[in-house]
Amino acid sequence: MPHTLPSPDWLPAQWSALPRDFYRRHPTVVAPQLLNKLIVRDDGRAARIVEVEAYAGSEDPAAHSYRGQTARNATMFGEAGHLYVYFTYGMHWGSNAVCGEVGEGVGVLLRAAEPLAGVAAMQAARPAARRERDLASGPGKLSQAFGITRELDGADLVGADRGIVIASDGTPPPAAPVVGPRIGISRAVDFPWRWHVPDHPHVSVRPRRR
DNA sequence: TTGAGGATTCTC
DNA sequence: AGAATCCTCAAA
Repeated sequence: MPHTLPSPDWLPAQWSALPRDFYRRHPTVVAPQLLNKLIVRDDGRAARIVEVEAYAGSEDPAAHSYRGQTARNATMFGEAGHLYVYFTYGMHWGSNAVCGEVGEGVGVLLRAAEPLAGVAAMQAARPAARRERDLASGPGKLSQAFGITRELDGADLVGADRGIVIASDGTPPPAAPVVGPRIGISRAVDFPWRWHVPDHPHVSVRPRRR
């Protein structure tokens, strides 16, 4: 007796979208649980998430949502399990999974992933990448590799209303992820809210000290 | 109406 | 180390 398919047709059967409740927790709990999960688009692009950061709304001076809801961060204050996409530095997009409860403004930034499928499409989307490990080893790179821009802000990662989903293929998160300070922020620089898979070649590189 | 700053990336 | 490049939001 077949069980109800939790995911749309384009998602291979052995994968299943993460349920809404997965996201309805504090981002520091969700973040390490997202390691080794999959980000998948309906054109065949798929990658394994290997690096994430938590951003925690009014308790986190580094979060876009720290000072409350604005036009830019409105998605972060909505239902968990949706994609919050932001634009920065005049040219880069960042992708987050909204977490917690409505109104909290919390989420997890997807910082790096290991391409698994649709690699040709990712290479086409990222002409500057010379090696496969340059395709998605950073938040802007990951978004560019998957073609994520403002048009996907608010997409439902559970219901896959716009052809993008976060799923599991059964691989558990690492038992002992590397944890440390977040990258590229100027406030709350000591919060140890960045996690990544140990010794993984697709993790983003630590930038120079400013 | 203005302008400082930004959850970055790339090239030199 | 410096450039690229433009949106957002507070008003110093």
